[in-house]
Amino acid sequence: MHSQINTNIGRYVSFDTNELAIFNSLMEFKAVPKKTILLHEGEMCNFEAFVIKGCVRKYYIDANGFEVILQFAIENAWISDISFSIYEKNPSRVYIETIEDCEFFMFNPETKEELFSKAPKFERAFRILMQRSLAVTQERLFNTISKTATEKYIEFLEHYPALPQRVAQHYIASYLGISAEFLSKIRTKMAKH
Amino acid sequence: MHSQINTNIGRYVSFDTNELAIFNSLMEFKAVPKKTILLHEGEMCNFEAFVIKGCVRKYYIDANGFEVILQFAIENAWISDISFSIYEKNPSRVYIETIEDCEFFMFNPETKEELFSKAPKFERAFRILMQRSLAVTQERLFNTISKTATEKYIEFLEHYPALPQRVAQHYIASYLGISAEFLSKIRTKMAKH
DNA sequence: CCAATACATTGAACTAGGACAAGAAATAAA
DNA sequence: TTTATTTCTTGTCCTAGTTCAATGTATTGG
Repeated sequence: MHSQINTNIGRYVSFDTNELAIFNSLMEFKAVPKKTILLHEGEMCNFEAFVIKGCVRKYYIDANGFEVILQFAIENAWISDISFSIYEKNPSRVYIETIEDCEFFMFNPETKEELFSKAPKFERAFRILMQRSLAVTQERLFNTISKTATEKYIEFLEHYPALPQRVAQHYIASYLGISAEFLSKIRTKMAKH
Repeated sequence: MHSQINTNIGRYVSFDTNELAIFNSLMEFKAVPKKTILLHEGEMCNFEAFVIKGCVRKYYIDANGFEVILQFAIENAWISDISFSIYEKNPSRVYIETIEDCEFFMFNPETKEELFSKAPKFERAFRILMQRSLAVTQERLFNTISKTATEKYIEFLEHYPALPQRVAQHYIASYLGISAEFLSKIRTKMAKH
């Protein structure tokens, strides 16, 4: 049951069975149906969720009412708005919503603190997770600025080969920062190579 | 001498005098003249630098040879390419270069490890720094995708009011992801409000 | 099973911003 | 100071991507 998440958390820092037992005892399992909004704009994000199964999106709504998807999270990824909410004590500006029926392991601020106090090595593991998120976001920023829409889409396909079969195309367009119509045109052009 | 950085590191986690003494003893002070490249693409980034004085930029070079500035760091900010280099053990894809004569306090991977082993609470402080960087980068990604060039420039002025006096205008354009010429046109338009 | 809704495609007209070029200002260097 | 180099501005033309609208195609749900 815990093997997926234990592999994930142990990827950059190794833990003994005792530490993993503490970790596993503090997480909460949660099954959530699709199209459930886990975090609304204006709320505090009080969870950090590991996706066991399913697909989630995190998005803003911009000044013109358009959704801009910041992140997709599928199996074995973490999703939260920790960067804004938990430590800054600001209400979040993003939504987090399930796209498919999902299963999660979740931490809340209290269980996470308890984890750190009982097994401080996890502090390091979460720091490294944070670094990885930063690296991914920075890469994404670079692509957004310096690649054409077609290049972005090709890069997306390489990075998330399974997603086009799982999520609506206009979500992908929103993630890439282009209009749904233009993505459609890119795809037809690519099809007749 | 250490008050700037001690205020910075103690902003989200408080440290006692002993812990700060360890911290201060492990950093290396470094003065660097302007236009010095601290990190070249393809190298490993082996430092984390706190800017005491001066201004630094971090940038990629894209497929067409254009520089894209990812970050400016001025007084009291941290700069590194930690996200890619240190833990991922990959060579960096970015350059880090001083724009003005600079003074830094620097950690390298060894002194940072020594810090964490002598005073583990710093692990948490660095995790929170990382979260803040992630928050800033995410905000920047959102702006890049969903604001017009003019809006981005106004937002930039609010966020970094002192920078236009300190760095070349085409650097700001590069940071905003627009051409230098277009930024110039935006500015003339704004001048005749 | 049909109706309703959400999703995808295509085309035509439009626009924000880019590329290029050439000159003006400012900084630096000598 | 004079010259050289870098930076900034302005204009013209051009294109990647948007917007809007119409049509078609899947999904969903009652």
